[in-house]
Amino acid sequence: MTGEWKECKLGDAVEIDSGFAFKSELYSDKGSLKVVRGKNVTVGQMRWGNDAKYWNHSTDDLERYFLNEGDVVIGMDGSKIGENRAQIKNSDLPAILAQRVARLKAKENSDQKFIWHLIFSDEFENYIKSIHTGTSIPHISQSQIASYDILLPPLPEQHAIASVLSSLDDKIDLLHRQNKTLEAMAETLFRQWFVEEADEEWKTGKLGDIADINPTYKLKKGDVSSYLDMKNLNTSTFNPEGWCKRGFSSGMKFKNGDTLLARITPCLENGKTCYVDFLDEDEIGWGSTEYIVIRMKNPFHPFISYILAKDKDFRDFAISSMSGSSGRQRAQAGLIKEYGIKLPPFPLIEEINIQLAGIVPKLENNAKQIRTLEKLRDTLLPKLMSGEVRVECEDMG
DNA sequence: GCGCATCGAGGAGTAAACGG
DNA sequence: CCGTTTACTCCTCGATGCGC
Repeated sequence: MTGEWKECKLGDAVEIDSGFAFKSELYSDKGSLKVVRGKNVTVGQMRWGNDAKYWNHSTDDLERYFLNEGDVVIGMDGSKIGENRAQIKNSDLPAILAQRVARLKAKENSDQKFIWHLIFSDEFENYIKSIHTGTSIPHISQSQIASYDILLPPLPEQHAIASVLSSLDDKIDLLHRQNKTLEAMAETLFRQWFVEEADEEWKTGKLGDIADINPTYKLKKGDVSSYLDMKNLNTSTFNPEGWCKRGFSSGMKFKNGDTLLARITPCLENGKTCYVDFLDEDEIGWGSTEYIVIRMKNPFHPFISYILAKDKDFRDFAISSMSGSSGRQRAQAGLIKEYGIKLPPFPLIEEINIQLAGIVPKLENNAKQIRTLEKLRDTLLPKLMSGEVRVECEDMG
């Protein structure tokens, strides 16, 4: 292990730019060139849902705002300032940088992946949160990002540190992708059982007959249990994060094996759903008042409600059930109970349950591993960055 | 002194929580 | 359950800074 760690500023190790001030009325909802706006930069990854905007006009003179794989981007305003930072992946491209988003590129003395892990640390987040200015809206400037104090190891050691952290990230990523595949398998099987191969002679039942919609669980005011609010849900939340212990005030209650479905218009359009598996056994968790809670009755496997909630036919039905005034449209639990579904005979239900029993535990296990690895990464990162833990590295010279 | 880049501030629109 | 309130940021304006 040779070479000194250099005390310097972030600006000594990276080039920092910010994006072009596009006119928003010229954005399109469809296209290929994505506009990287503050809204798209979330914690650790880019988000391209309903928020995606595209630039379909001339890009003459805008070349310098184009993004490349590995670029680190940081949201420069908003109340969640400091949290919103991400590394551009190949799937985010092509993309172009908008105003109020900073782009960081490693200089010759630094490693791009190392820079990313540095930016993703809690320490950087706290730094941004401690220095932002602005009264109504917090802002940071490029120079404030540049003046972040860092300890820069020699390049080979940066590579080594980045490779340790990136391998953890890669493993987490792999598990996420595995779970996506498993979910897709379950969805295919669901379509096959309940729709494509459904026998005409099967009875059509109502969802309300085979599942409890908003089952009654009891929590007293102040009872402390796991709380999951809606902002922690996205389109793929088998493994929701960001839940915490909190005293019950008001909201929907649920148990492991329940499916949550967001009732508010835009969330339904995003398909915000979640399969609850993060609670302790028999614990009653709670969350937004805007959830509809679905729990399959015996003999149906609990996971069926989650697949159903993501099924296009069901979503269309749920959206058509929405009503409400003053622009506050919500799906109605009472109507969702009426959703018609072909009921397979009992032996086939047992068969379905067996197949799901082969998939769901894998999903749960992967989710558990993801949580463990994330915890490990979060403990390791500050120790590696401060030099408290050193990594063996080959001399690059 | 000009033109472009950057910065600070705040209004407006909207997502989501609150709470009667 | 559902209207209201809160909070979030997006977007834009005008001021200021900077290089030539």
